[in-house]
Amino acid sequence: MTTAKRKRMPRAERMRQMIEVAEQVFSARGYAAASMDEIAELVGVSKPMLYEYFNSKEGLLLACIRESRSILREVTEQAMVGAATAEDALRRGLLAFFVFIRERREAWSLLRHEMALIGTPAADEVEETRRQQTDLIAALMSGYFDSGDDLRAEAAAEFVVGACERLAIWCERHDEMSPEMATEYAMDVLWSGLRSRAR
Amino acid sequence: MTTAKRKRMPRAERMRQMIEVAEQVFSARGYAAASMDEIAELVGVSKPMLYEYFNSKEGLLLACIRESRSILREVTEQAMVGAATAEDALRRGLLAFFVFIRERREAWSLLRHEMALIGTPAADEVEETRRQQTDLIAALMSGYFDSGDDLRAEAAAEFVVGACERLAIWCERHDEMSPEMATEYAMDVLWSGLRSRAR
DNA sequence: CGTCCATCTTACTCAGAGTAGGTTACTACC
DNA sequence: GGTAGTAACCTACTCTGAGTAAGATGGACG
Repeated sequence: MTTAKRKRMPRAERMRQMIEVAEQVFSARGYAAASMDEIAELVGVSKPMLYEYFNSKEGLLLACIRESRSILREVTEQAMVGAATAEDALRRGLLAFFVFIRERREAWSLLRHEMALIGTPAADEVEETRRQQTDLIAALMSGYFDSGDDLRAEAAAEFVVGACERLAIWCERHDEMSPEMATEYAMDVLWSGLRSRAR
Repeated sequence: MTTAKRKRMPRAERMRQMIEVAEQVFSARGYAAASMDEIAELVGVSKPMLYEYFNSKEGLLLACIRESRSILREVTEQAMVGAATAEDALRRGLLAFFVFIRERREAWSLLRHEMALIGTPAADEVEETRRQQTDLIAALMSGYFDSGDDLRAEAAAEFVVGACERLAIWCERHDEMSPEMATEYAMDVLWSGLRSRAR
């Protein structure tokens, strides 16, 4: 349907095609409600092919998540190079993130939703994505901040990642929020703290 | 097995028993891997009974989530009454939360993990829990803070909830973290901002 | 124009969600 | 005590969708 019956395509290409379709189906229906049969049909291939390439439904999900994650990493790292101050680096990173979630909705949807598989590799995979972002921020902090307490720095990084993740989800419900505004809101609380706004 | 074969118990009691068992099984195996047959057997009852009471697997999960949520709400609301300042209210609320996640591991595990069901009622239910906490904080803010911008206040509340959720998960990996320390770390960033720690 | 192998298919098994319809134990009232 | 009514319960099924065994097919290269 989607693609004509151009059969017999090389492994790498078919694989990317499968990931692309799967990303859409997973993010549209959700992992549980998505069926391998449907994905196979949309790709224009039979089900065992999916298993040939990804071993299991979860394997396919994993591939999608990894794909999205590597894009997110690249985008945020790129954004932060060349920042002079900690504040600037943080701001650039946040902006890149909020742009990412707006531009690549399906990818973000996967990263955000599919953590339901506690105890399975996929859960670890989603956590791994957060760790990636956390490490970035932790590195940023240790570069620019008083190091003093490593544990506290790590906690602060987690804190930032969690806060932004939630803010991003909130933004989905508010179309009027641009990535720039989101960044500014986040920087405001993060950098100055709530005290500055208390009566 | 668990309970002797004390058959024929009244509706309400059986229901609470089912929720209790289900909470454990869901949090141990994860929603997907948990089977209704297993839960039924542990309860000491046949599968159709579960459906009689909860209609579906997801309905059972929902009941568990609602249960946990109402406890969380009660605990945090109780903690915040009688606080004099915004800072104090925030601190008390945070502490109550971090105590909750330590004391009621299964309940927290459900609230934290089972959001994988995008498009299903259960996803809304987990979001509803966050909204509950968000509303609490938003109310707190509007009481104590410069109101100015409602949107910004709402965003800040989301931000706080997300940050604490993530910090809580991080605490699971760090046994040395007490609820008191977690609260202090959170308050530090939230209240004073990162600027205060920059070199 | 055959041989080799990667790509692909048909046609299954099997676990687990959900259900139809019947059965049993407790209660209440004669 | 007996018996009508009903809430709690069970056996034995269907059906969807993940995962697989075994074989078919197209094309590159001699």
